[in-house]
Amino acid sequence: MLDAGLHLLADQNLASLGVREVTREAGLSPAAFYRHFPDLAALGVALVEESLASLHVMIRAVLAEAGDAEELIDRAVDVIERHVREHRGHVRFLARERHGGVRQVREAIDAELGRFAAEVGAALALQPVSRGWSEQDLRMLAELYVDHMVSTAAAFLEALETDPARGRRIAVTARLQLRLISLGREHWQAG
Amino acid sequence: MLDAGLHLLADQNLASLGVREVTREAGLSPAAFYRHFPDLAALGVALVEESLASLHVMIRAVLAEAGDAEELIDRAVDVIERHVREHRGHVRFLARERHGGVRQVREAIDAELGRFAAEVGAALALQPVSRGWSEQDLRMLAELYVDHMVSTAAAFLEALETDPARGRRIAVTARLQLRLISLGREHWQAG
DNA sequence: AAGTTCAGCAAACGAATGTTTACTGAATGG
DNA sequence: CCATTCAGTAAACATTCGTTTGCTGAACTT
Repeated sequence: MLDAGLHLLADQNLASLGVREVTREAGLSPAAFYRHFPDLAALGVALVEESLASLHVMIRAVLAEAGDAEELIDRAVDVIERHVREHRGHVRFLARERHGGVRQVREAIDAELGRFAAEVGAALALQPVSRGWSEQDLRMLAELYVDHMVSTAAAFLEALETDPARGRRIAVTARLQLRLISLGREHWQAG
Repeated sequence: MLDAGLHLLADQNLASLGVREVTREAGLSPAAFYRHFPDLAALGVALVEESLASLHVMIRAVLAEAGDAEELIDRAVDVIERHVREHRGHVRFLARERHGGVRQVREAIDAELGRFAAEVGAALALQPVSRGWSEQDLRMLAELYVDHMVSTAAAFLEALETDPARGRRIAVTARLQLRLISLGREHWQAG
């Protein structure tokens, strides 16, 4: 039933989804829905958890890698691109509902994204480049990275669904932007 | 009628909006809707134009200012914050429908955002810091700025609607991030 | 083996929906 | 001053919707 919902949300958003629509797609009777969820919002929250779980393993994969800055950037962008391709539905759902019409879902996404930022910040603190950085500075950098990742993923998705050839340009742009941010890090409080 | 739609879209998204709902809010009969728009998607596109017009004057205001990097950053963040406060509905609409369920609207927003990036890029080219930058580098920087502006605006909005006191922290974070990007610019191809 | 939970069904309810049709004044322009 | 456009109306159409109710069979527990 989650799969049915996700499939329908490819061309719709959660607020416009219907109970009957979901059950029809899942091949069940309308009443069957209420055996599993009280609301459609509840189904949305369940989808958030599913989607963010896959995203979480992706982030950990990026953070776990080692190498110089240039290598890290290349791998990060590759991982994002691959993740979008392999979990297209999840990514689309997150992008669509992050600012969507259902408060519960919005808050669930934002809370989890905040936790991701905290995790990224902790990882950044371990890198030698971050010596002497305040807690606040680390946090703002982590948020910048997370926001950039989200933007990039959304751009990959849009490219995938309209003109797949444009994915290349997005990857190039994302790498350049990360390089620029990397440069800013190196000269922070030193320029 | 546009106002009625925008008002309803505060707690909903375009795909779940109904013709009758809009006309009811506007105090008109259902049939009156079709005198002005063929679709709800058409109403959405009209709202996109309205929303982006106000955003456009904001961007031009930021670009027209002069001063050192620090002053520019402070004013840019202030202008964004004020714009969100004064055009809350428009900003919410753009954030919500940028990845929403109506293709026409999505494409209209992305196209216009692309034009903004081009404009920002042209303005960046005039700054002394950008001497020797390639066209591609300017474009990626402009897109980074636009994306950052969008993220910041969305964050301001969410703060405004939940915990207004958090707006402060968002402003501080945004300024720090812009300073870091600024540092990256100064050392581009020179580090 | 008996009882209980579980996941499903069909049917029914009123309510709301999108859209079309024919009609009505008011403004506008030649 | 007459014709035409314009923005609006009420009424009606078949559809679709969310949700509740009572029922059924399978699976699990003890």
